[in-house]
Amino acid sequence: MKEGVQPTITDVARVAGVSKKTVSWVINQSPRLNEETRKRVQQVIRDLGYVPNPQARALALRRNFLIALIHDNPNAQMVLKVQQGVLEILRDTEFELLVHPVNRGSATMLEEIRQFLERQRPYGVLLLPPISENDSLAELCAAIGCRYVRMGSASFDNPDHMIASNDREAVRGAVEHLIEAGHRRIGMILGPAGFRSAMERQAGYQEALARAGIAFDRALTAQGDYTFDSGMRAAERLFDMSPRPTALFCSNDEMAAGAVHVARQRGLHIPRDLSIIGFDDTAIASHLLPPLTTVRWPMIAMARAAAQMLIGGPGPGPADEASGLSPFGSTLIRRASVTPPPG
Amino acid sequence: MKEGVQPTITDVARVAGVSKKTVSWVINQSPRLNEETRKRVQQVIRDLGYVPNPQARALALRRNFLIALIHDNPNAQMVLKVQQGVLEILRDTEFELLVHPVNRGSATMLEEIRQFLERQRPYGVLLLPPISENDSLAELCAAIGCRYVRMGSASFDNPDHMIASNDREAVRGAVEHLIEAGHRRIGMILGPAGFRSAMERQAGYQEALARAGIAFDRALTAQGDYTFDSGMRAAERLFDMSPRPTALFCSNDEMAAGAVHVARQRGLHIPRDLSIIGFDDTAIASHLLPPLTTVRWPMIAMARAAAQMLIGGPGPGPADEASGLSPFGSTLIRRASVTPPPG
DNA sequence: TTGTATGCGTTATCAT
DNA sequence: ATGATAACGCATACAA
Repeated sequence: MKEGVQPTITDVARVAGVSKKTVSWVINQSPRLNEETRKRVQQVIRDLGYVPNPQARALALRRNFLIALIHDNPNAQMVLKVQQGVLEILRDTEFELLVHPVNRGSATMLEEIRQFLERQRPYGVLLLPPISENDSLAELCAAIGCRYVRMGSASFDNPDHMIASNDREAVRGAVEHLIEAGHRRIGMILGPAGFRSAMERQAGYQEALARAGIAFDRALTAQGDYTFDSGMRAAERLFDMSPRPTALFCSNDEMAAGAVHVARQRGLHIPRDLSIIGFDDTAIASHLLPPLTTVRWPMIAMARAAAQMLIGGPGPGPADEASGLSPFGSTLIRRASVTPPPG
Repeated sequence: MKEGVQPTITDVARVAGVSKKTVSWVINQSPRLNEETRKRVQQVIRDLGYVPNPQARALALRRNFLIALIHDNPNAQMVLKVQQGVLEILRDTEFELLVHPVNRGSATMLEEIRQFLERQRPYGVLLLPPISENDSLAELCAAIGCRYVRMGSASFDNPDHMIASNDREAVRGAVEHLIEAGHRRIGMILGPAGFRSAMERQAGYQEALARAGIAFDRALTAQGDYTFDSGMRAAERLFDMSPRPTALFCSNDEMAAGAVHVARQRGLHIPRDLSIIGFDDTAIASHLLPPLTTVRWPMIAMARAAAQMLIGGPGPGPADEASGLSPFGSTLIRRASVTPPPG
């Protein structure tokens, strides 16, 4: 036995008095094995402190035990929460997390991702919005034979490739909450054009209005790009209207915070003069004054489910309940930024 | 030539009419090679679209081309900015980023990290605070023969293993700014016990007081743990004092935001009744009302430098100027949360 | 059920 | 300077 060196499968086999293949089977949980042999081998593995070499496995299997997170610089909070959720699942497994950001907009993005996939051959990839909405990307993964799961704000792929929330329904609920409070003149700060999440959230807003028999007025909407500053600019346009909207639904908390900021600058009291609802329930929502009513979607749970799908055998895990969970439900978190309209 | 399959080094060698080792040399930029041969091989590599297989390289070299980020759930903003900086350097190289969070406090943490390092054999690891302050961890890396760089708020290792800011000096400057504005009764919300960053920042605070001949009063300090809520609790204790401090230095922006929150709840006007300075210059600082004066430290630049050290050849890069950059300098960002004391 | 030979794609060793 | 051959550690096909 060599000292100070990692024991290999050969060492285990020699000590246990079996062949390498037998050891390999024990490791990979092959069912057809003599129980006594398995126990002896496992004991030797423990004694030697043997741990399989991932590099060698990767070479032989032509597939790495890495889960790649491909994203395009969306919300920082989101990237981190997704990482957290994925890592919770990956902990105590043989998998590791590879983070690979890309540039949406770059003309060579798809080619770069192809190279990445072909070189690293990750076990699976998790696609985050908004880049997860790119069908060509999904097709690329499929063509290469790389397991993939797309996260999104609506379902736009087969259930075994999709972890989705239901933003439309969630926003509809939020705006209905505003309507129930008595608001009729409800503005909305939209998300960036081309984002599926932005479209879904707008659709939910319009659905709620339609159901209440309130005409949709384009002038009551202003577009932002999910940033604080864009929220400020959009709010300024909306606050300049007369009459002003009595309530505002913002497509995310960040923009809602921008709107709150502008409101304070203008001496508008929230919620007395203006009710506001956000989306995401990030830390900022509860830290605002007044605390922001917002839509919470299960980011971490969705990331966990995605990771589970990725590592859980071929296809959706064996009788995995998670497969039936799509889409994940969101909750309206009622805090202090909504009251009946003035007057 | 097989179709639809990645060409291997063997294909290149065969087509170019040389041996595999020659191709390998071309790839690894060995100096001793016939110029004509090199060109021909490179042409073949281009023609075939050959790209070296990282798994095979990892096996042969017994070292992966992965940079591992080991952290212990500190500030979310920080983790993300560090990732951003590292990835900027790794982009267009053969390296990839592995994210590996750990649990400080877990008794088996060191053993788990050892296993991770021995299994994955990353090319290098980047240790983030506060876990980077753990000397046993650094020794472990050294013992295993794994390249490592520690990020920290002060220099506590050799320059070729350390990327440091100078929190003490930065905080001293910030508190001196308060003193110059006329404040004498300056409170501080401390960071969590045992954190080097917390110690350094407190030391900077005390240095500034000492230089100005102001006696350090323990009662003017309250401890937090870098979270918003802890900032609120600490601020409440401090605001209950009488006389109240006229200024407050907070060990990070998050806690400063908590303090601002409490001040607003109590009807204290900032900066008229109370001046506040934070630390980090995260997004929250500029979004507060009034915008928060705070200390900005070059998180991303430090991460970039760390990554450069990690991948830049053995030891500090060849005549790499970055090695002389330690510690990195911070800047006081003057916004609207500081004025002379009332009265 | 278990052992043997071979492949995976690269780098390293030793020749020439 | 270059070529043949042996690791590297594991998995797979096939034989026993």
